[in-house]
Amino acid sequence: MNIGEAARASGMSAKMIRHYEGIGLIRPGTRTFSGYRQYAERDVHLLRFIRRARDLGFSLEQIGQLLSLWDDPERASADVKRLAQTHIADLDARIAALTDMRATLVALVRACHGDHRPDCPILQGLAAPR
Amino acid sequence: MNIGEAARASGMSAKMIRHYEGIGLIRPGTRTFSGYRQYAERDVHLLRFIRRARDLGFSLEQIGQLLSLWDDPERASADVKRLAQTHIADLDARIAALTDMRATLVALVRACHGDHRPDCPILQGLAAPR
DNA sequence: CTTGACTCTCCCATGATGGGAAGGTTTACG
DNA sequence: CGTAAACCTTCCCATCATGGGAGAGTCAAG
Repeated sequence: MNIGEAARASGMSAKMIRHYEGIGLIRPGTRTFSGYRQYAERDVHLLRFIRRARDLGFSLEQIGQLLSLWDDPERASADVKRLAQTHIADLDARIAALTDMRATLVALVRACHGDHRPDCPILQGLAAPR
Repeated sequence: MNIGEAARASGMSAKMIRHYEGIGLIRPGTRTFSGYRQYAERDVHLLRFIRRARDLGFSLEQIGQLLSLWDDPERASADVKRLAQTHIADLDARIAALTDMRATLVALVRACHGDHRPDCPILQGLAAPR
């Protein structure tokens, strides 16, 4: 299977697959005589694993750690769990930050009449210390 | 006032101020004979405006639009409000995406006993299509 | 006059991805 | 068999907002 087909099968772009290989997230696999990368079903499995981890917001570095654990029959599930919990805490922090921004903005927007006049509490709120 | 003091007074780094000038977000101001940038109180005001807008998650491009409106005595507050509402919608989308990730992860983590054994529903969940 | 704290510009790095150029390969069709 | 389309290769550059650091110039205090 060529890279395009592997990309379609795993739901990512060929660019991404090459990039993942370039940064060492996945190993360089076999090539045809003319230099085309070749992928088998198990490679697609791996790529799908990566894609799902990305869908859950894991960084490529974290995914590297997840892949090590995935490969390791001696792993402790506690290690995987710890990684996931760290990531949840990270998500929580980001959600909280965005939610705070949202609340402040909503308050400003609510105070703004939003008509043709220049008077605007949103700009005032940005201009003045809170 | 030199750039370092302006940076401290506005809560951003000197690097950022130079960068904002470089991309045209703020105008190049006066310089001393030897080339040092000089800032006055009103410049610090502007920088603080930018900083607060960034704290609310506006992109530098959006901040450029906000600054235009800020400068324009003929502005309609409706334009400001629209910009803010667009940004709120953007925040909502990001919050929703992160919240979805979080929920999925929490479910996986809850299923994982997290001990010394290799058996791990988190890895299984990443490996199998959902 | 030296030292240390500033400032200047310029280039490079981040993280994850896309765009595109210039060139080689494979496939399908007439 | 020839050619065109659809692939593939590597390499470089762009994004977004920011930081790091080199190498050089400036300023103030001791």
